[in-house]
Amino acid sequence: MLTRLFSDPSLMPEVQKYSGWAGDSESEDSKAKDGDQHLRLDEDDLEEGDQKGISSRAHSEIAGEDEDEDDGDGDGDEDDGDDITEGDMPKKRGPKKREMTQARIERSKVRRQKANARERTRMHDLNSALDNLRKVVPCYSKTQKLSKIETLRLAKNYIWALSEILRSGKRPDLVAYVQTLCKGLSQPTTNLVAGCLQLNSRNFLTEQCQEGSRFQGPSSFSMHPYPYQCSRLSSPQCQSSSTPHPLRTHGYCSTYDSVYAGGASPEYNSPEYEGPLSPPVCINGNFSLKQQDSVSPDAEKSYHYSMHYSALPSSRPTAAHNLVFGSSGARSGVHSDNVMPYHDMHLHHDRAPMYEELNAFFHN
DNA sequence: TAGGCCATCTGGTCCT
DNA sequence: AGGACCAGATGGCCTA
Repeated sequence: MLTRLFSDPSLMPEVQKYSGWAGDSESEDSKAKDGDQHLRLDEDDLEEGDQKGISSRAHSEIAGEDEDEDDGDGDGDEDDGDDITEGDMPKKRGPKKREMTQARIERSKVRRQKANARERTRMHDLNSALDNLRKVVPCYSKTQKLSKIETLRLAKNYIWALSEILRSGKRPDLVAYVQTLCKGLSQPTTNLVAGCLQLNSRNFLTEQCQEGSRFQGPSSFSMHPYPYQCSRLSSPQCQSSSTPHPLRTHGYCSTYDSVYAGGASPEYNSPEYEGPLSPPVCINGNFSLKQQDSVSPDAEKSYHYSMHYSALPSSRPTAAHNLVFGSSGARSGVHSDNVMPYHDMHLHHDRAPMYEELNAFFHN
């Protein structure tokens, strides 16, 4: 019967109403009160002549424990009250409700606590999986993580972009590539991704209007009127910044460059990354964690100011990669609103398997 | 202060 | 029956 009740969509509002009422018990005290609430539900139902709203939880909680609970009140709950009418009172259905004894309350409490613990670990597992995903999407910041939803969106776009590359066998257009990655992302995340990819704003602005994007990415990007320089501390490719900016020393370089630029083969012993390498964890082979774990806070900070990147083609002047990203840009006039703290941004250039495959395409 | 994001608790449902 | 999964509710934290 209960199954039928809950399979009937028309009854769900009632169910939700009651479950909502019985919910929100946080403390031990309130948890203990749950039983009382369920009992009250039943009583109310009796008064209303409608038991369909009784949560199955309430029933199972009460009825289910009747069988093994020896709390003294359990002699024959006779006939489930089927078709019993009491004057104008409605029929009673379902098992009789039992008073929540202290023992039952305790058992219920323990059961709930175990379920909560399981749920916590389940969510922790889910979050750690999400963290792993964050590390293999194009941009990764240790301190300012992408939100869950943005991580999933970016991952989806990334997969799609890579699939498209493999399918077409062509080197994608930078703008189209970025547009694809940023499709459906929030403005801050778009800034982050675009920043990671060192998209030149002018190219972006002009090309996005002209190009029938191969990837059919989003056609509207608001640009941030602030140039972010790729000024890697020790890389000549990224030292061209002449514009003072608090972030200028927080270099980041283009994933796109390292992936798609002709002749750019992955190098793992870049000036910024000289630590021992771990085997790739996945296709992107993120090996940053291992190092992060072993560095002092200062070293870690310094490490985060640098990039995990493979050498850019030396012929590519970074000055041409100045970035102008932003959300409401001219409207807000605040340049750092939607900008990642690039100093801790990690790029994923440690993706030898993928890069080799992609380079094979581009060098043929 | 509002809104976004997150962790946690909770009850319902499904599956083994 | 118990666990996994899910979604709603709630409160905390952070940022614009």
